[in-house]
Amino acid sequence: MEVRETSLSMADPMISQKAKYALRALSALARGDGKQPRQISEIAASQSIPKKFLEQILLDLKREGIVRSLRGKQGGYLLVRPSAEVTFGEVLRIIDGPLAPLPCLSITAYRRCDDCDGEVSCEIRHVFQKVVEAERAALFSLTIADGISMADEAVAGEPVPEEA
Amino acid sequence: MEVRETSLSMADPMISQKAKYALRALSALARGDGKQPRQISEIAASQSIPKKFLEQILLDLKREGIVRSLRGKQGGYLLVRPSAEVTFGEVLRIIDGPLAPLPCLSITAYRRCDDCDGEVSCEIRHVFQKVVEAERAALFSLTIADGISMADEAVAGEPVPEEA
DNA sequence: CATATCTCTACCAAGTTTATAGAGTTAACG
DNA sequence: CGTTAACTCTATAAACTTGGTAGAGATATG
Repeated sequence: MEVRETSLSMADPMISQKAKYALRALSALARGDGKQPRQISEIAASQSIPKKFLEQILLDLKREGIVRSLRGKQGGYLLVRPSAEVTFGEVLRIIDGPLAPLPCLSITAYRRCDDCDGEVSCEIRHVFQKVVEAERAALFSLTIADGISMADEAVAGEPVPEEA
Repeated sequence: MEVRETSLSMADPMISQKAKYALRALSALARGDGKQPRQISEIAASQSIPKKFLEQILLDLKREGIVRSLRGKQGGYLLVRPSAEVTFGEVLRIIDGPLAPLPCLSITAYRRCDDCDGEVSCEIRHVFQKVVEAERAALFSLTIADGISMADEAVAGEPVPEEA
């Protein structure tokens, strides 16, 4: 349909395209009135998300209780909880999997590092423990509603973007 | 050589195996006396890193001025700076690339998000800006020396690990 | 000149990501 | 009722990334 620049992919810590789509779709839902469902096609069009891909994403979010759906004509998706109660952390976990940078630091999918003899004596584990703590604190305190209000405030504070 | 359990790969935010190897190798170098070079083979053996892979990693670190090498017999690698001045952040950037979760938040490889109309109005950009700030603060304050001292303290504080 | 070491480039198998395809299910509406 | 607009589910595939291997070369020591 559209030609999309191929990724120039920038290694590991990037969130996936799928997660971006998920968060954008949730923002779109959050901007609705919360009563009337919004359709996959409508969201896909407004956010430039491939429709069939978005279908899968919304299904994932539904299975995890973030959104609910209504079928048939007049159907669509709705947030289950208010957007101020949906954190970026939980969405990322659903879409991209564990947040931890090492398997041995994951809360949801703990696993010993294959090559690491002792976790206590592992130099990098201790450091990444601190890193992931900082990360989690941010990810689980910031919500879809925060994203929206930060964006809206930024737009308000910057009127008439002039030519660069 | 050894059979390694195949990754059970846990999605995005994980640091790469290569970065783990790099950080472990640097820790190994840091534990040396800083005068006598340590050989690739020695480090590879002591840290269970595939030797040829470690060669590449050390070359990357050399190009970026983290380590230096001596060739020929008696050769090997040395840290350029004291381990207390080598941060996890800079090593990760060298090995895994940009730290930012979105291209439009990268300091070293800024790039507009293809699908994002306006950065100012992008809900997820504002949130991830906060997240990556927290992450960077941790990654650039913690050093190889910190990793070592944290590990050593943890080991000292936990004598005779009993059977679980 | 033999040998131990680092250096460089190319290659490749397996897995992941980002989709696309298409058949099925459900509810509203006339 | 039957048509249609929506969601649901499973399968498939191209492009890319990761983790690792191979092998020829360069250089210092003795």
